[in-house]
Formats: sequence, C-alpha cells, structure tokens
Amino acid sequence: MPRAGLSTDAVVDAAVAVLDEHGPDALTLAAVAARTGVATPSLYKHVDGLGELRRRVAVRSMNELADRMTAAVLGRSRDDALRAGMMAYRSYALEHPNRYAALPQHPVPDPDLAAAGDRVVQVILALLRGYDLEDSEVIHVARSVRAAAHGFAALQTAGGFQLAEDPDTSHERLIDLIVVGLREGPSDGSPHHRDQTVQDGSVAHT
Amino acid sequence: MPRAGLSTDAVVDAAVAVLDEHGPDALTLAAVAARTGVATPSLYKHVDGLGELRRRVAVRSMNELADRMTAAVLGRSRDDALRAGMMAYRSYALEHPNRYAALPQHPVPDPDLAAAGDRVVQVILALLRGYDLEDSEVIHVARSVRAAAHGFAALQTAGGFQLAEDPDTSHERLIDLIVVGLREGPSDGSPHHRDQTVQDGSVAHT
DNA sequence: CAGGCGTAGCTAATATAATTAGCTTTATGG
DNA sequence: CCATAAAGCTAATTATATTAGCTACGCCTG
Repeated sequence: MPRAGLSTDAVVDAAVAVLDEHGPDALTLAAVAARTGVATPSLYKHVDGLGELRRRVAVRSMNELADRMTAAVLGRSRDDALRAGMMAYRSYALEHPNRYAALPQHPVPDPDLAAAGDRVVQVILALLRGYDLEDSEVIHVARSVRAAAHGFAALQTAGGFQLAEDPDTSHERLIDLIVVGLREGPSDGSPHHRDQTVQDGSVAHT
Repeated sequence: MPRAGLSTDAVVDAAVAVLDEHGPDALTLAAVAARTGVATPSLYKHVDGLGELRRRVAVRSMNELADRMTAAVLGRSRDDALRAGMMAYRSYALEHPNRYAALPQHPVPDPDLAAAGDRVVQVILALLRGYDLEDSEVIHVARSVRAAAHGFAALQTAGGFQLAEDPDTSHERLIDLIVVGLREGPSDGSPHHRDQTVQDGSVAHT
C-alpha cells in the first residue's frame, strides 16, 4: 500500500479538525488516526503521545490568537487599541470555541506554549503603551485586561450568558469599565502615570 | 465482610478529596473506589458513572463558592460589597484550585449546577443593587464583574502570573478599575442610573 | 425470633484508549 | 541496484469505564 505521507504538522492539522468538529473530549489518538487514515500507533512516529499532541494544538491556537490580536491592534493606540485588542480576543474565542477551550488550564512547562502565551501578553503590554503607566502599574493593568478578556470569552463560550441581554453589549460595557477606569487611575492617590520614558518590550509573561 | 456503608454524599466526599490531592485528571472511579475501600463497579450503586460524579463535585464546589461570596457580601454595599465579593471569589479559587478548575467549561444541562451557578449570579446582582443601575445595565455589569472575577481566578490558579509583581496588588487594581468605571458610568452618554426603584431578585442566570 | 427482601457490594466480562515492542516495507541516496 | 532510515503495521499490555448478574448483609415484619 502507498504510504500516507504524514508529518507532525499534518497530524496537528487533523487534531485541530477533530477538536473543532467534535469537541475536546473527542480529541483522541484513535480519532486522529482514523482521520489521517493510519493506525493509531503510527502517530507516535510524528508526535510523542496524546499529551504532546494536545500541547501542539494549544500552541497553534495560542499563536493564532496572538496573530489576530496583533493585527487588530496595529496602527491604533490607547482606548482604540484596547478596544480592538479585546474585540479580537473575544472574536477568536467565539469563532473557535473548542480551540479556545483546549488552551491549558493548568500550569504547563512547555516552552513553545510559554512563548505563544508571551506573544499575547506582549500585545497587551504594547496596547497599554499609550497610557504611559509606570513600570509595575503596567503589569497590574495588563493582568487585569487579560483577566477580563479571558473571563468574558470563557464564560460566553461556555454558554454562561443565558439572559436576553445581548452579550455584545455586555462586552462593550466591560471594555468601557476598563477604559474609564484607566482614564481615572487607581482610586487611592498613588501615581500611576510615568513621566514620558521609552518602554522596551524585552521580557514576557505577566 | 462488613459493609462499607457508603452513600452518594460519601462518594462525593471521597471524589473531592481525590480531586484536591491529585488534580482533575486523577479523579477516576478507580481512585475514588480505592479511597472508599470498595470495588469500582460498586460506586454505580450511589452515582451514575463518572459523568454524574464530576457533575456532583462541580455542584458542591459552586455552592461552596456561592456560600463564601454570600457571607462576604452580607452587610456591605456598593464598592465595599463589590470588593468583598471579588475577594471572596478569588480566595475560594486560590484555596481550592482543583475544585475551581473542575467547574465545567462547557455548557452542561444539569439543573443543580444551573441552580448553584445562579446563586453566584444572584450574589453579584445583589451587590450591584446599591449602584441603582437600570434594568439591563445591571445584567451587563454583572457579566463584566463575573468575567473579571473568573478570568483573574482562572489565570492565577493556572500559574499565569510569572512576574515578580504581587498578584494581590494586581487583583486590587482590577477591582479598582471596576469601581472607578462604575463611578463614572458608560463612556457614551447613555443613562445608566435608574431613578430609585426596588429591585426583585426572582430570576437567575446572566 | 425467623423469615424475607431490598440493596450494597462483589466478580466477571466487554469496550475503548493509550502506549510499547518489534517487525515490514517503502523510498531514497549513494 | 542496493542499503538504510524512517513510516507504518500488528500484537500485546495496561488502565479505565461500564454492564450484567450473583451473593449476602442487615433490617423490617410477622
């Protein structure tokens, strides 16, 4: 018989397809093997078991998310950039709910995944640039923005919004809360604006 | 041999213990059976398979979360209540990260779980009472608050905050963003305060 | 107190999945 | 044209869930 001609990427492609079509629980080596027309153990020639396959799918998804956010934020700043970034984040989750849900909940030591996650964080840090927040303030706000984006996306894709109110409007309101909050600064009297310096985008994580 | 004297509650107790100690993936019928000193199939006398067991664990956890939030918010209003509710939410997640992580990501038709989720929502709606928001505005803000709380808890328990900055401070900042945002209202000119009416707490969900 | 019965718990069997070991065969490069 | 690395296969092992059907514990009643 002719060879299937698989590759690691092709296996991940199939895995993503299975994930999209049948959900996270259906992402099994057996299902991926069936889809690629190969016996289950053959997949081990391209991927080191289900764990690695899942991680690769997550890395790809996280990078897609980062790509989309990057594109959305480009050429914008401040409220405009924040709004675009948040919208891009949510739209990715809504368009690919299973991929979004498959992003790991637990700490995972995979460096590729960390790198992809960092890309998302970097975009958020970048879109906050225009606000001239001081050093650690940027981190706190970035964490807040990420939390808001993730929380909303997670709840909505999980079907958490049952009432008639339009979730789009709710999302607008969430963005508004942050925008307005940023305009006013912390409610205690601490300084939060730095006095105009340049910010480098070296490190990562938040 | 003497009988083990199990009950559905006892099985769920054991399941929670396994979950707490060894994480979500270790929550198997085999592990619960071992812990209760019974053969695996015997568990089916008390629980209808792994699916139902997981759902029961989730229901219990969600109710614990609701209990804690309710206690925290009692006797407070406005910013004070909001802050207390958010803190209670996060502290539950941090104290029981595995239980929190085991709350379902996907839509689940379990009415008990829906009821438990509603309790959380009701607390959030209640703590927003003092702000006198108009009807649908309450819903949008409640969703925003829940998204912020969930997102932050999810990210932190997943080890998403790697930098030196204290996550507690970040959380304060997140609460601040919301508090300030609420003080100012939507950035468009729409009205958001109702003119003093009573709010009933009948329905649920958001 | 004896009998009876409901049910908790057991063993055995089946199905699905992951994973490992080791063989076969396809391509390809010398 | 053949040697070899890698792609794929089959077979076997392990872990898990789940179903079926048996047994015996313990309570409730007569």
